[in-house]
Parts: sequence; C-alpha cells; structure tokens
Amino acid sequence: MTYTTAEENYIKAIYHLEHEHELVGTNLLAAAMKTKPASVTDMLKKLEAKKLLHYEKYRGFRLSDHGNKLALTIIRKHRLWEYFLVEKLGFNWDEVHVLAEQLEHVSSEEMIRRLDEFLEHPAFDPHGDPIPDVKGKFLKINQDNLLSLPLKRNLKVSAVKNQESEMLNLLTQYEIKIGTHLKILRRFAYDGSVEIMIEKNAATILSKQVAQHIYCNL
Amino acid sequence: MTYTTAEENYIKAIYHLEHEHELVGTNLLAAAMKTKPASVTDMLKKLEAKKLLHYEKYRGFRLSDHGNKLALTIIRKHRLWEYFLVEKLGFNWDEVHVLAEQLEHVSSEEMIRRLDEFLEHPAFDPHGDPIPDVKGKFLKINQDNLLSLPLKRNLKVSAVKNQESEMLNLLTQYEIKIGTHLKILRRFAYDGSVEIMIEKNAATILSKQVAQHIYCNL
DNA sequence: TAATTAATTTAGATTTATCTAAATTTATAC
DNA sequence: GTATAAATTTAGATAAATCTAAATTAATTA
Repeated sequence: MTYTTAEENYIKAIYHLEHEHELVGTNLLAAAMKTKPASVTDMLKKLEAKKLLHYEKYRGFRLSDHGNKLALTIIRKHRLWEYFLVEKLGFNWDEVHVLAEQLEHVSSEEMIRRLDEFLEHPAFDPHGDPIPDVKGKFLKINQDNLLSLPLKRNLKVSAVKNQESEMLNLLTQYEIKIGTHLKILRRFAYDGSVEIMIEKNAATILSKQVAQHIYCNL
Repeated sequence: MTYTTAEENYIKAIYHLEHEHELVGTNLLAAAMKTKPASVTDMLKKLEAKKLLHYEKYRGFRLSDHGNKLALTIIRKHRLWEYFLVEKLGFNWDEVHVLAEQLEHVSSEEMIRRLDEFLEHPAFDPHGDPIPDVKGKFLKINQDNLLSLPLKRNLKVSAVKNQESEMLNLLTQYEIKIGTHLKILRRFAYDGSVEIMIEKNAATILSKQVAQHIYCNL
C-alpha cells in the first residue's frame, strides 16, 4: 500500500492531536492542517477506506492500529532526518523541521534502515523527541513542562515541543538548549510567566507561551 | 520561483534528450515521459510561461538558459544523493537511481550545498557521470562507448549510461564496474555484439545493447 | 421535551492534470 | 504543385482535490 503526501500528513497530525487533546474533532484537525472542515471530512473517508482510521460519521474518528503504526514510521523518518541534518550537515536545530517535512515522505524502508544504522541508532532527535525504532517502540522519559514542575529543583532541559524557528531562535537567544541546567524560581499568577535561573546566570522571566513548550526532567 | 515535481522531471528529460538526439519533438518527449503527446503540449505551454524553454507551436522547443540551469541543478542534486546513498549508506550502484529520483525534488539550496561539502565535493556519481558544481560546471572526460572505441587498446570503464537495475545487475554479473580495465578484441557485424577481455580473464561477448551503454577512456 | 447552537457532512462549483479523438500544420512523395 | 502521411495541437471529457454554502445531526439550554 502506498500513501500520498497529503494522507501521510493527515495521519501524522491526527497522531499528534490524539496525544495532545482529549477530544479530536473535524474542526480541530482542520485548524491543524490549515484547511476547511469540509475538506477534512473528505480526507477522513479516504483514510477510513484505506483502513488507517476508525470513523463513524458525526460521532468521531480515531487512528486504527494500522494508522498508528504508519504515523510512527513517518515520525521515525522525520526525526532521523532531523538528526542527520544537524549532526552530519551541521544545520542549527531551528532550521531542520521544514526540511524534514519534505524528506519524511521519501519512501524506502531500506533507506531509513540504513540511515538509522549510519547515524548509529540515535534515541532522540535534536529537539529531544524520542525516535521510534523499526517496530515503533521508543524511550519514554519522565518529563514535564515548566508550568507543572516543582520550584527550586535542579532541572535539565530534555525536549522542546514547538518546532517553529521563531520559538527555537528565541531559546537560542536565552542560551537554552537540550541538556541545559535550570531551576524554577517562581511563577507569576497574573500572566502565567515563569522566573528561572539558567545554568549559573542571572534570573530571567519566560512568558507562559514559551515556558509551556520547554520540558525538563529532575 | 518554485516548480512542481512534474515540471522538474520534464526539464530534466528535455535536457537529456537534447544531448542524446539531434531533434527533440513532442512524440519523443512523450515516449520518454511515458505519457501522450497531447499532455506534453500542455506541459510545454506551462514551461514556456515559466520561461524555462523557447517554444513555437508546430516548430519545436528548446531549453532556455534558465531551463538549462534548472536542469543542471536537478541533475546535481540527483547525482549527489546517489553518491551519498552508495558511499555513506552502503547501497549498491544499481539500487540508488530510483531513490535519487525522489530525493532530487526536495528543495533546499542550502541543504545541497552542505551535502556537497559533507561528501567532500565529489566530481563523479557512482555510475561515472559528472556532478555539476553550484554554477552548473562539470568535468568533461574523453570517453566513448564500446561500439566506437578502437580495438586492442587498454581501456578503463568511466561511465555506464543506463541506470536501469536490470542493466547494472548484468554488469555486476560480468564483473564490470567503474574503473574496470578491458580490451576490445573484435566486433561482429551480424548483430553488433562485441568481444572483450575483462581485466585478465577469458574473453566474453557483450550484446550491442549492453556495449553501447558502456563508456571508456583510453 | 422543544428550541437553539455548534459541529459535521453533503452537494455542487472550481481548479488542475491528463486522456481521447478530431482538427490543424508541416513534411514528404509523386 | 498537389496529395498523402506524420507530427503536433486543440477541444472536450474524465478524474482528483479542495473550496463555499446549504443541509443534517448531535449537544446544550430553557
């Protein structure tokens, strides 16, 4: 079975939304895909016909096991290419997401197997996200974002869950990257912003918007 | 300006046909693209609108300077990816053409510049074809195929101009690859076949079909 | 439970790509 | 130079993708 780029992008988006939201509907998916709900309905039917999701009209939809597996192979490809672009070609972590979106649709199981081998089976991509193996398994680490972690503990940045280059640029500005040590000093209820100390530097305040995408482990 | 995959494939095909044939017409191009002449005409108009070729209806067409430049960048991408797949991922030379056809359409000038650097600026791809540099320049070597080269001279295989894996497989069978030394013993007028000696082995006979795609220099 | 609102789907229009068959132009033969 | 053949283009049909607007279903509220 082969899938179009559009189909693959839908499957990937549904996978991510299912992990980020309790309920995933046509409207939410339309917003994520930057298209209209009517177009989403059309695609849902196509994806159901290809057995990638369970779908009952007006009631909802959910990835099938098959769809879930496909999503993981696409995510695997995406993250392996990101790793390649940063580690081998020397790109910055904020430049690779868009390129990987193209490369992930190049289809060859064998090529990805060999790429994985060439890169020596990396477990995490440059943003700290785990790379699924051939079977779709990946390491889960105990991590949470700066809005929920406890104050005054030594934290280490493990992932950044927003890959727009504007966001990643900002983090570079703050000198925050994967592995950076930091401590949460306090939170401001008024706007949700968070005061942190990065490594041994002076304290800085991050907006709620930024803080919620930074994940750390203790 | 951006180009669709279909447009890029047409430009590449026209470039190759212009170098292999005196006259390139709608029918020939249709055959090369495995489509119908009417579809070719439609595309020719699109490519002319994008200033990639000169076109006068019923009279003929030819790549513009701009189109020629585009063709060379696509060929550059294709051959760099082929080199990567063989040298870094360990593919055989007969497996990479199809993959490179997909990778060549991933668009990023910067990525190709970095890939070229990572590969240390290779001058030839795994089939012996020259890789154009950023400006579209490439090394030209004095080579000819086994149908036209002189008898009883020491020759070295410099390129193979047919990248179907059936052909490349056959060559592997004969133990012929880029760099192999051989000598032409005689030609048979009846069917155009060619008797050669490969390295220091016993003599073998190649069909005209095979011999015409093997290029050597003295 | 009926009325209202929100979410979702359907129907039909639009765009793009490609095909077949017919028409046109150019090249070739007599 | 006219007739014939070959190459090319045009016109119109078909299929896929995506949109707008209207219709339908489900959820919410009184």
